Amino acid sequence: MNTHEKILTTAAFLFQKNGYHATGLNEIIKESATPKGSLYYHFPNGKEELVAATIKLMGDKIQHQIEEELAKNSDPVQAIKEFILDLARNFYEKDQENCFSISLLALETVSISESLRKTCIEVYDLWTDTYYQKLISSGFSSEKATELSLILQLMIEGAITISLIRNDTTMLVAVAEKIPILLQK
Amino acid sequence: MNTHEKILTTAAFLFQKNGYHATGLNEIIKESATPKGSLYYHFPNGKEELVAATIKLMGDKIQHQIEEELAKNSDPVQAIKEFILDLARNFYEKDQENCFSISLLALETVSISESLRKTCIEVYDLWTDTYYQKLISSGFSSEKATELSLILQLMIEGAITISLIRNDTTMLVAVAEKIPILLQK
DNA sequence: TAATATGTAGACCAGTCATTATAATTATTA
DNA sequence: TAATAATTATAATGACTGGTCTACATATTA
Repeated sequence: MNTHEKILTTAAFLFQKNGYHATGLNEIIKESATPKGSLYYHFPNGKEELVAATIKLMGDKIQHQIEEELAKNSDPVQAIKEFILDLARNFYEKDQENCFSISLLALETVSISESLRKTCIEVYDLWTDTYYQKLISSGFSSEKATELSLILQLMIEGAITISLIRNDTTMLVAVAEKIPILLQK
Repeated sequence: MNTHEKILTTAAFLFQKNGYHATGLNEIIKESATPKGSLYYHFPNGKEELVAATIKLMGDKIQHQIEEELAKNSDPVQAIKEFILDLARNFYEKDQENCFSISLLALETVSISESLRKTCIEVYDLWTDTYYQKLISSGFSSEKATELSLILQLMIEGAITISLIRNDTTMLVAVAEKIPILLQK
């Protein structure tokens, strides 16, 4: 892993876990064992450029993971339910591979800059579209799929948020159980 | 309004809007026009004591507002739906009276201190219980009411979060429309 | 090899942070 | 009114922040 990647993955982990303001550049360079000069060489516009890059990185990575999980089951109800139960199962392994929420970052960006906020919205749109495609490919109408994919996005992000705050996966499981009634045609 | 209250309400507004780390004590004393000495006189343990007090304050205030709104309609489906639509209607008036979410603060507290996290959980429990009481008083079983009040809490907080990030109330309205199907017996 | 781009290394800067210390003021009570 | 408590008002503190700067090392190319 080169310096650029090391900085990016470390930053992604810390930003996602502790948020933008609670994560210092010094913490990032210490954790990634890279000098400050390198950080500003690879991200000349500093913290904001770095966090924008990590949001995009996480957005893409998570989208692929969602896609992968949903592909395991042709039935969308079962696929999405299993995906959420999987989130619950892996919840307590808090490593780089197990972050499926950018809520903290996204909420912070609202009062940081419009461009960062926009970056977060694009990530949410990307994830929502992944659910949308699954629903479409299972015969849902475009209208229904649009509405339901947004609700799915909301419930999953909400369940992760509450699980993080409570440090307890009950709500993830509860949402998983609600998927059938939510997706009834 | 005395100094104590002035500090508290200003802090509540700023913490809720910008989060814990993005809100400086200097900003609070400037905005509330109170000297720093007073802040540390009324809140000797500084920022953390202050934010704990604001979380409790907001928790209670919002609980009463929820109760009030829900009381306007005997039918729980209609009551909750109208409550959410009301949130959407008042969404763009971002003053002290119009904050119904502590998601940003709550997510931040996870990596600040256990005691702050606990304070947030108590607030969530308080709100959830308000929905629970409404459902119980409308004939829902205790089991059903427990499950549904948690889901309601999740969906409302989630919808506010997404509305804040998108600066757009579409998801609040969408969730309001989903209430009937969600609360079907 | 010489010259040039690419990247690394860390000291340094001005500003801000939460907090503390201390003085001055106001209110309360004897 | 005198004495004491309660509160306000700032200045100062050390730690830390994001960002800049320049020297140095390592590649790449001529």
